Amino acid sequence: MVNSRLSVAIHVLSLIAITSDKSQLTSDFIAGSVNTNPVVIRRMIGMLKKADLLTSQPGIAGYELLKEPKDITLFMIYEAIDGPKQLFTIHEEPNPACHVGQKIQQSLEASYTSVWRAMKEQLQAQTLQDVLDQLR
Amino acid sequence: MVNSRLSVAIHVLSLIAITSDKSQLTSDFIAGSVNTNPVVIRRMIGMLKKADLLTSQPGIAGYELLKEPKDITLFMIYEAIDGPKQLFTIHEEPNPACHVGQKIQQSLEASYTSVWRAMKEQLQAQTLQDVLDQLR
DNA sequence: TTGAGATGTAACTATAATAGTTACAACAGG
DNA sequence: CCTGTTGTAACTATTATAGTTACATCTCAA
Repeated sequence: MVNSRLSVAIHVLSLIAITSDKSQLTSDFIAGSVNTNPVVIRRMIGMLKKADLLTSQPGIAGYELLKEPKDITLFMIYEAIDGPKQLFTIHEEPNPACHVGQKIQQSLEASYTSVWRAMKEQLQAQTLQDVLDQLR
Repeated sequence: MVNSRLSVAIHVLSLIAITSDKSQLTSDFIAGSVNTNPVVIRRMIGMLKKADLLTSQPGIAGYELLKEPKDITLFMIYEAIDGPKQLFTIHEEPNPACHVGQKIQQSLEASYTSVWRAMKEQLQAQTLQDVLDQLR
């Protein structure tokens, strides 16, 4: 099983998108909705800020999206939260004296590339707006 | 990053597939090619046996595939080694009193399903034979 | 029939990733 | 100045993975 950062990030962005009274959006309030610690939220928001997905100011409650929900793909969020850049790890240093060990890494690389591409395409095909539509 | 069990499993199965002298295939020999501990190999082979991908006998060196490489998809191997059944974890117990918290889980479920399906299709589209062809 | 070499498996350890938590500096605004 | 907030560093707890040790059990040949 993989981490839940993507899920939390989508949750946070959804909350910001549908909340009109931005001053209501403290890290404490968001943490209450996600059911986690406010610092976990602030840490994650730091990553989303670095990716230019939202903005905030020290000392002032409230966050604002920097893009329209329809222009934020799930893959953009995935990259923002520093999701793994491959789905499967390839074991290190197989024996080069062995016919299989010698070439297995590049063979696996080729096989995994198409899987990664398919996964990426699906994440790019969905936007935050799609998630918001599903919330109704 | 995710575990390397799939890579190791494919390595092991490839080795068994291309080795004609089966008595050469001890867990020690395989571990030497993969560059890991023999017990790691035996543990993994136990999983592959449970999935009816190969056979072996206590005390006797050697493993044999139970299916043709062209009939073993990478997804079959993925399932054999007990790969995660979803790509992304959904955080537990979001606040039901919150409009987003209340529905986010099923919304994420829907979004993630298509990603999982795409990944699965790619793993099903490739077989051990494809990997063997790439090794040449 | 015994000893060497193999598999099967349980149990323990080491390491790394993730999430949760504590603490505190810095800032805003009444 | 005081309260409430963001931003961040540092520590802890938990979990997954891989590596390791140990040993029961089996096969086969000397």
